[in-house]
Amino acid sequence: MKTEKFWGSWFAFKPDNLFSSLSLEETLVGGQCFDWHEIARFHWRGKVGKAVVECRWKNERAEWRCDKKISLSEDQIANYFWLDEDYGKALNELPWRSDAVLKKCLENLKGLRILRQPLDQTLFFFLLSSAKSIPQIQAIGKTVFQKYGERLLEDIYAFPGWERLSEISESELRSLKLGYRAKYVAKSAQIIVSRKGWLESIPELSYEKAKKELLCLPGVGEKVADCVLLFGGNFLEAFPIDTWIEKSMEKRYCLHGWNSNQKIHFARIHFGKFAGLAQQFLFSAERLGFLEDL
DNA sequence: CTCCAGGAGATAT
DNA sequence: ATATCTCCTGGA
Repeated sequence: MKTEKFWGSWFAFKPDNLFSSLSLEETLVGGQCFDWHEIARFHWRGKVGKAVVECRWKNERAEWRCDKKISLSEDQIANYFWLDEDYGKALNELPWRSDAVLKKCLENLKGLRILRQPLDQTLFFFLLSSAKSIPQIQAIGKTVFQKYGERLLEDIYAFPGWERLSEISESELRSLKLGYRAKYVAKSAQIIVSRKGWLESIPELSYEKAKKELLCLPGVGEKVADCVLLFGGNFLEAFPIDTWIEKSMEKRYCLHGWNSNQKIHFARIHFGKFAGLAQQFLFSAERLGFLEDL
């Protein structure tokens, strides 16, 4: 097989890494991440760092294989997919025992995870996300990566980096269909490049400080800041509230009439320090219709 | 053709 | 503080 030239052999983690076919799919293409795509049923291709990686569901478990050219350890895969025992601990701390809504989410999406994505790329994707659907964000991202990023394998390109993005004019970005988001990317790029080490230092800050810093960027409001912190900064307490979650919370937790600060407060108190993980379960369960008959 | 998205920013109350 | 309007683009 020609592909053997590129790919190492498939491997899995033992004993059981808790995924299900559905939760694996939701984790990869459910909207927290935009650089994985399906190449066959239950078989996806994406990136972990600068390495091209494939993931599939086979024989009732998740399996991975990596591009041979780049040395990527199994530990790095495990870290990206949050396969360590901390995941089980986080699940255990969620209030599913006293929350029928959350319990239903966990039953139907056993293994759903928050991926540990790079902060710079995550910020870029979520600057594009305003009033855009998942396929649209993927498409714009792919165009930008192909045009300015390093080619890794076949049609897979790396995130160009903010240094490179800062050299692109707003009008050129508009020609790539970013619309009014072109200004967000162009202006944020200038700020990021002008402050050496600033973006990289964000994961070291407290959640509150990190969020305050991100909110300085044009195009970053409450929702985008929380997405970047949760998906790109490993801040599991971040609780992004988009229109879906907002409606879901009103409906499932009877919060009609509560303002957004009150809803954030409720989430923090009720879901605790892993609120972001709860948010992801709620979001996916709602998207897939698991909560309709409650 | 009109409407509105997994928002943010500006402006008006 | 809260409400409304606009901003690109594309799909319903």
